[in-house]
Amino acid sequence: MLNISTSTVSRALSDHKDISDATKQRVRKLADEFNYSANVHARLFRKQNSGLIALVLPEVNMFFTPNLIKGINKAIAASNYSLITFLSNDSYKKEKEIIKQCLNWAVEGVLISLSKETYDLSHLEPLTKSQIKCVLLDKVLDNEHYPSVTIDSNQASKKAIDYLIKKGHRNILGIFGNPNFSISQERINGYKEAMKENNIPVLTENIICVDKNTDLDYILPPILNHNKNISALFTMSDELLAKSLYHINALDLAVPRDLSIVSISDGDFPYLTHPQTSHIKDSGNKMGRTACKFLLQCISEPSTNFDSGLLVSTKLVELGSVAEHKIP
Amino acid sequence: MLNISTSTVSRALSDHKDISDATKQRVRKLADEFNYSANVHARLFRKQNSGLIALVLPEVNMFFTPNLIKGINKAIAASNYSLITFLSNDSYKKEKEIIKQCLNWAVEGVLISLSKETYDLSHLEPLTKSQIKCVLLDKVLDNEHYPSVTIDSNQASKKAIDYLIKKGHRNILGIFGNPNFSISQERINGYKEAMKENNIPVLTENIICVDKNTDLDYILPPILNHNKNISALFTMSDELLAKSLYHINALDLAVPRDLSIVSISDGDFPYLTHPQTSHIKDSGNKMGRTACKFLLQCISEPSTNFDSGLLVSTKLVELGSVAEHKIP
DNA sequence: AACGGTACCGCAAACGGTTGCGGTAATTTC
DNA sequence: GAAATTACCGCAACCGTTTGCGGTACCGTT
Repeated sequence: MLNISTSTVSRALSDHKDISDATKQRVRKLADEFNYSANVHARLFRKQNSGLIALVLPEVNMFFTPNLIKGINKAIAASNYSLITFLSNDSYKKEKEIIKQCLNWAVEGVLISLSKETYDLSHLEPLTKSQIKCVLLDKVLDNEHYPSVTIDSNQASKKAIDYLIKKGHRNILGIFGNPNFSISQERINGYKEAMKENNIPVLTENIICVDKNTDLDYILPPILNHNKNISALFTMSDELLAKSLYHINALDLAVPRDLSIVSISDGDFPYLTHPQTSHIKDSGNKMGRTACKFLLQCISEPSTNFDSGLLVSTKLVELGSVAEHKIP
Repeated sequence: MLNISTSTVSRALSDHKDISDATKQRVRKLADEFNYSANVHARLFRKQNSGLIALVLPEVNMFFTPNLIKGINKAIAASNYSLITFLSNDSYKKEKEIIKQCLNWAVEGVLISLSKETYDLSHLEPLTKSQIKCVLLDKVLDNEHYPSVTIDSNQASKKAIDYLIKKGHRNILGIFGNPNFSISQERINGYKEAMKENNIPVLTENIICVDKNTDLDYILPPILNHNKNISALFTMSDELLAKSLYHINALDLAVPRDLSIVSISDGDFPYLTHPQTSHIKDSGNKMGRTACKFLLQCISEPSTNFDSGLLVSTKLVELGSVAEHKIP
């Protein structure tokens, strides 16, 4: 219609310097008018890239995932990429298949939170081979090849326990997830370190680990009933906090009168409890944004230092679930 | 390597009948070995489709969205499509831009939950023009052109109120969201209808609507303090339930002794409260799956009846938040 | 022996952009 | 005024698959 070649149109739309401003104007006007935009697949096919970032999640839980997704989306929205999402349902097999799909889509980067069943990262090698950047986040594994973004679990735990100790608590029940996961291990270590640094003996019976949070249904009530020395509770996640609070209420214990409680939390749920729960805020939002930004940087500047992990810092939010404990 | 043409390889991998089983075997074996799979963009470019379904959400909340995403992913995983996700942040402008991106990606279908600012659907027309199927879900608008999948809000409300009435309650405080949204309106209507059918006068002061759930902070406590006739609460969503329970606890009222409560809920949160909250379960999971399946069907069989809306049914889950009310 | 049928496979065009290179006209340089 | 430079644009190859069509080899039939 404009009596110019397709090459000129292509160049005009991509603002190539060889094309005169006059021609660019005419092309753009007509393109707008006819609502024309280049066929994405033809372009990506030709240019051999996809404009896609893959997000691989093991699950979607109500406490953490929403904010994680928000954070990632914020970073994505500020870029030229789009987000393609996969769920592994905590299955290693599925995760492996998803990696294959990522290659198929020629995604340019992968954000992955590992499944429970994943104990090594060999299935990610095809990505490396194809020069696809990959960043681990949240559920990660120690490794040499992939950078990871997590919260500083050790520090977070320590902060929580330190805070309780400062409030006079010495007999603190710690509730953790499956100790096979590094995330639990680090939080347990943080607990222990804080106790030791304050010269408080670490009682093994005060550290309980559960695989599923429903395990608390039969573990927690007996402990709270019989061990009257416990003055404070520390839970390493929102899920555990919710379950614990349920049993505390069921036993007619009052927070913080009978029991103080501090949790590591993403920051939404603690405001829904009564009293609101003091917590160490670990922002899934921030983590998602950080990880995604980092990934995008790795893609645009391949020289980016790719071997160290990033730690998302946390901070104490004081609400109403902790009382001063007077040593009897 | 196999001394056969690319056409044969292509046909072998797609199980074309012209290819002998022997050849198919050899091709597949080698493909597996070399981890080969056809370049997606070349294929989609050639076949002129994208294999993509777009999901457009206004927000990611902790109560509903996770299950919605799960449900959608279940349907997607069972198909040959992949999911590309966009967040509108409840902005009409952003939503419009996203539609443009969908066209760019040549998605084959769109699942959209509308933003708060969206009052008409004209911005979806480009999709229709490009023959792209679009299904509204959850946050929808009455219209002629697009099918919608929602829960049967009216019914759900009715079930809840019916249940409370059956338990002897007559003075029921209903807590609803912004009445401008059809979802709130329908639930209010359900409330009213149930009352009327049971010959109970509808008191306008017993229907409260809030724009943001933090509005309850100053609205709810005075009501609960002064109107001692109220024996039961009905909340139309998990968010409102959470806020309400917070204030109930803050006022030292006991559920269900002092106050019974029923909510419309996605089914996770009610188990975290103490006592666990009886609710009308509206499954975001089911809704997502239903909507996605329906969309996929519309795509594969364009003859599918495209004008009626689908209603996802709900069911009563009796837990511990409702007590028999003896009429004084 | 000639023919029709079937089973299997290759040739080459097409999908819609992008881009290196080469060409032309206009402008500047000496 | 000739040469060199610049500004602008078109030609054609190429990206990796898919697919219509045509071809060959082998079989059974008459």
